[in-house]
Amino acid sequence: MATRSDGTLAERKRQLVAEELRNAALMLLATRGFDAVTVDDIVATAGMSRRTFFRYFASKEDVVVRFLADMGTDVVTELAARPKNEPPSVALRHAIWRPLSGCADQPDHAERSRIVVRLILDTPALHARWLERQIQWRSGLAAELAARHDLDPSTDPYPQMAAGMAMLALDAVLQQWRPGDDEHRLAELTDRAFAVVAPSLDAGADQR
Amino acid sequence: MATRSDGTLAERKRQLVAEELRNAALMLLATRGFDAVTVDDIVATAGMSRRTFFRYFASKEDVVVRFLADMGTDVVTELAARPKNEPPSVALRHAIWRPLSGCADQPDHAERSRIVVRLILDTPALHARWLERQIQWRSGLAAELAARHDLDPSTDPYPQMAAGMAMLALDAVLQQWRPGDDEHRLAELTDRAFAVVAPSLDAGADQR
DNA sequence: CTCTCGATGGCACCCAGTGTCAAGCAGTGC
DNA sequence: GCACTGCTTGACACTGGGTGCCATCGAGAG
Repeated sequence: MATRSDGTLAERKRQLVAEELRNAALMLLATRGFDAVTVDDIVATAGMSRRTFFRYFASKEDVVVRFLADMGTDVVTELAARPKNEPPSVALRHAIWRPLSGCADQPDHAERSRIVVRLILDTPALHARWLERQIQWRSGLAAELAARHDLDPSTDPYPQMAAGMAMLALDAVLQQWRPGDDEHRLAELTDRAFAVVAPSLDAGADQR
Repeated sequence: MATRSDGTLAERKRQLVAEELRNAALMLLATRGFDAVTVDDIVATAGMSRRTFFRYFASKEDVVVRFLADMGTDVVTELAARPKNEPPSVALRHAIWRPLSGCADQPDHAERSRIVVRLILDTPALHARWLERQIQWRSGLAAELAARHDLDPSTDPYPQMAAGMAMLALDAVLQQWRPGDDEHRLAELTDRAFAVVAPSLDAGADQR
């Protein structure tokens, strides 16, 4: 198996190349905007060929959106790990918090994340991709919720909608994320967002 | 002004061309799938030039998503027209119902709409566009809600999230739309979806 | 030393989308 | 009938994203 994350030398070299590409891309995109940067620009500053770029990233959008993918699985596994008797609003709050805490752990890492989030939210093409990802997370969360509360997701709208409400909360937090906000501030925003959807989250799970 | 919907002869001719293009596109897309159809295919069956296609539609996706645009404004104006003392869950339910009733008025029109909805929901690229549209509607609804309840949308997450919950309900309805469902059935699905989010919708508006 | 395997670069190609220009074809005034 | 105007159309060239294919290079394995 040469597919382990800390595996062979070749594997580490691959990751190094990917990171180089990603850094060049994010730097250019954040300063010039999405449409004003071509893939040729990116590979030029990274010192590689156009073809290589597309071996590492499926599309220009993919560079930006990629690191969101793993966050999604984190969210779902976190929900699965929460105690079964926890009300949905609390369990989902913890699940959604997972990627947020990951963003905000180190101050410089946080600022970089915030810039990427801004880029995504302000660029229609990226925003669309982000929403697509969200849909996948939502399905994962919905399946987990349905299992938790023993509901049939094909007839009961609750699981999908509850998962969607959690995503709305996440969106609200990201939207309100201001420069310099520390982890405590993010937690506060998260609490406020979940306070809005909690009534439906918890009422919907009980009366079924 | 030559921009009225039933205006000049030239205007009607334009609409005729657009409809021809749209019909050809929808027929091909629905049968072969989105990626398997090129713009050249579409213009070939419609008997026009490639360039003409892009004069009527901004992109291949646009053909499918276009007719959703007007629905958005309908939703917002409907919400604005609802009595001010109506609870948010009721007002929003009526707003969201607007495009749904439009889809389901004539049986054949309904079936055509349903197929397009399926196409959108099953094609990632189209789904992303659809979500982008939704974001715009959501902003419109949020602004209207903020005005209704005298809230500050820049600090209070309620308006955006309430609008988002209405969209979740719409999504849930479309997702569950089965072949042959009549208007009554759609109304039932809508009621069930709104029953899930109503607690948060109405609680959030009061306690502020 | 050679053989293999993975990574790379270069090239041709497809397709979406845009700018530009030369028609075609109303309607309008002379 | 004729010229002028405005709108629509088609043709062509061009940019840019994305893919398939093949030649090459370097790192081990035998």
